[in-house]
Amino acid sequence: MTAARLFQEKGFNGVGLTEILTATGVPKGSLYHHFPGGKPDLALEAAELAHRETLRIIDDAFGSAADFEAGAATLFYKLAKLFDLMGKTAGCPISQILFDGAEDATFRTATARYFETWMATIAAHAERLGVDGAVADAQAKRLFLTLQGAWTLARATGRSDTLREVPALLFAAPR
Amino acid sequence: MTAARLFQEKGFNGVGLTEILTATGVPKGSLYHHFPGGKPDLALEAAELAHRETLRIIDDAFGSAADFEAGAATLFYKLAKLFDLMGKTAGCPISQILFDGAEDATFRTATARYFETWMATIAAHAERLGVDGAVADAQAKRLFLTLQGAWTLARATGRSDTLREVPALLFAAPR
Amino acid sequence: MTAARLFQEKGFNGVGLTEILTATGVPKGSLYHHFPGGKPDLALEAAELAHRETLRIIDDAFGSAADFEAGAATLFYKLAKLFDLMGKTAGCPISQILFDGAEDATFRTATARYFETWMATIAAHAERLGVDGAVADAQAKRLFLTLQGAWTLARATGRSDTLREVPALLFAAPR
Amino acid sequence: MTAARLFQEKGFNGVGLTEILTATGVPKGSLYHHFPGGKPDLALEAAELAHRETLRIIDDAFGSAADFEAGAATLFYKLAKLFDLMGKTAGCPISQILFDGAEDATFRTATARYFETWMATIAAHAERLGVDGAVADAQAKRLFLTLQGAWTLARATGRSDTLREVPALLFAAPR
DNA sequence: AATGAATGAGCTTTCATTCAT
DNA sequence: AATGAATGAAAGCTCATTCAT
Repeated sequence: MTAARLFQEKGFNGVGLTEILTATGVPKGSLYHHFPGGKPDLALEAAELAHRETLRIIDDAFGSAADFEAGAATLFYKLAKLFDLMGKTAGCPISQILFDGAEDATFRTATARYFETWMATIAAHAERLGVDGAVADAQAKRLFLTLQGAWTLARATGRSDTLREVPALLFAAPR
Repeated sequence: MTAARLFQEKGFNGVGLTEILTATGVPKGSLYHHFPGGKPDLALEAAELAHRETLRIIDDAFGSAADFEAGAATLFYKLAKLFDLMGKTAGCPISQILFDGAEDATFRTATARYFETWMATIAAHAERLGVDGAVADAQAKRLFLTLQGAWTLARATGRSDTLREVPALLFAAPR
Repeated sequence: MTAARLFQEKGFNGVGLTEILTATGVPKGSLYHHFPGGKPDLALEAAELAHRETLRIIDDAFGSAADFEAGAATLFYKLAKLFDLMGKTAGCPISQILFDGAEDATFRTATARYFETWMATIAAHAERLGVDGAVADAQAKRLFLTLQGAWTLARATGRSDTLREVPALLFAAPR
Repeated sequence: MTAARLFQEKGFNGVGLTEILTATGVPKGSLYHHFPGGKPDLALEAAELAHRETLRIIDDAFGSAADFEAGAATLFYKLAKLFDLMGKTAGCPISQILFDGAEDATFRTATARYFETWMATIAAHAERLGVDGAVADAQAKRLFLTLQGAWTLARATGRSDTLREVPALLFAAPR
C-alpha cells in the first residue's frame, strides 16, 4: 500500500491524510469506510502490511541459507537493496509508522508484538540452522537490535552500506 | 531545555510550537527572535543540547571505568535510569528530534555528525582502556548500533531492562 | 420512532443521520427508500408522529376531566412526567424537530399547522367542558403559549416542576 | 455582533463557523485567539450580548411605563418590531444560541441564569410600578413564559402580530 | 529587543447523499 | 425492494509563522 510507504518515509505525524489520499487517488470520504478509526486505524493496517513483508524478507533470507551467518548476510543485503530502492530515506517501517506518538498504548503494544515476532522468527531460523537453543535467542536479539540501529544510522548517513557491513561486525569482529 | 524533552518524547512532528511555548512559559512572539529559523532552528538547538548531554553521559560512564566492558555496563545502566525517569516513553533524542522528516538534509547531516561523534568518543574510550585500534572502532560501532536498537525496543516494551541487558548480550553471549 | 426522540433531544441539526441509523439498526441505504426526501423527510414524519402523540396526551388529559382547569392540570402533570422520563433534556418535539432551520418554509408551515391544531383541540375541549366560545379560544391560546414557554424553561433548569406549576400560575394567580 | 444574529436565526448547530467567519470578514485563525474555546465560546459570548440587549429592551419598555400592563404592551410591541426587522425568522436569542445541544451543561445553566434574570428584572419593574410582591413574581413568570411561547409561535406563523396580541391575552382575557 | 494579536493553509473527521449491486 | 460502499463538501479546529507595536 502507498500509505505504508509514505508513513515509512515521514513517520506517522509527518504525513497528512490529504497527502496520502492524493497520492493514492482515494477520495476523502472513502477512507473512513475502510478505516473507521481514521488515521490511527490506517497506520495500524499499514504497519501490519509492513510487518508481514518484513517477515517474508526474513524467511526468504534464512530459508535458503546454509547456516545462520549466511542467512544474516543475505538479510542485510536484501534490506540494503530495499533501502536504496526507497530512496535512502526510509527507516524501519514499524517504528516510523507507530512511533511518533508513543503516548498511544495501542501503537506501543503493536510495535512490541511485531518486534518480538521478528526476534522469535529469527531465533527459530537459527535453531533450524543448528544454533543451540539459548544461544539462538541471544543471537536473534543481537541481530535485531543491531538491525534497528543500522537502519537508523543508514537513514542518517544515506549510505546503504551501513546495513551491508553489519554481518561482518556481528560475526567476524573480535571481542 | 524543556523543548528538547518534548521533542524526545513525541518526535519533531509530534510536538506543536504552541505546546512548547506553553510548557516553557516563553511568550509566543519571542521564539523567532532567538530562533529566526523557526521550529527547525529550535529543534536543531535542542538536538545540540541533547547531543552534549549524551556525550557527557558517555564520558561519565567510561571515565571512571576499569575496562571497556565495565564502562559499557555503566553507560547502559545510566541510560536505563534516564529512560525510567523520563516516563519510559522517550527514545534516542537525536532521532526523535531530527528524524520524522528525513527529507530535510540539514537534519540528516546533523544527525549523522552527532552519531559519528558518539561512536568516535566511545572508540577513544575503548582505546584508552586498552582495546586495540581497529578493534576499538568495531566495538564502538557495535555498541552504538545495539544501543540505538535497544532504545527503540525499550520504548516499545516500556521496559528499561531492555537496555540493562545489552552489555551481557554484547560481551557474554557466545557467538 | 427512535428518530423522533433523538430529534426531540438534540434538535434537527443536532442529530446526524448516521446516529439515527445506528440507534435504530436500520441499514444505511434503506433510509432513502422510505424517505426519498432524505433527512427533512424523516424529520417531517418524526414530527407527524410526535404531533399525534401530543394530541393523544391532550385528549387523554381533558377527556376524563371534570372541568377545563382540571384537564389543564392533568395535561401539565403528564408532560412533566414525560419530561422526566426523557431525561430532563427534551423540549417541545415539534420545535426541536422542525425549528433549527426556520429557513425551510415546509418546516415552518408544518409547525404552524401542528401548533394551530393543538390550540384548536384544546379550545374544543374547553368548550365541551363549558367554557364560552371566544373565551375558550383565548384560554387555549394562553395555555399553549405558556406550555411552550414552560417547556423551554424546564429544559434550561432541568426541573419538571416548572411544568407542574403552570396551572396554578394560569388559574389561581391574581392578575 | 453578526454571530449572535446568525445563531438567532439558525440555532447553534444550524450555523457553521465558516459561515460566520465569511459573514463577518474575520479570518479563520483569528477566531481562536478571541474565543479559545471555539464555537461554544463564541456562542456563549453571543448569548451574553443578546442577553444584555434583551435586558435593555425590557428596561426601556417598563422604564417609561405608567403601569405594568402598559410596560408589557410596549415590550411586546418592541419585540414584534425587532422580529419583523430580523426577517420574521428569528426566535428567542438565548434558546436559539444555546439550546440545540442541551447536553452541554454549561449551555443549560447559562440559559437558566439568563431566563431567571429576565424574570427577576420584570418582577422588579412590576413591584416598582405598584404590583404587590408575590403577585409581581407570578406576573413576571407568566409574562416570561407567554413571551417564550409567543416567540416560538411567531416564528412558525411568520406573523409578528402573534407577539402584539399577547398583552391583550394576558390582561384582558377573562378566565 | 520583545511580544500578543493576527493569519490562512492545513489538519482530521463527519456530513447527507448517491449508486452499483 | 433493499443495501453496504462510495463520495466530496463541509465541519470544527490547530498549525507554524508574520507583523504592528
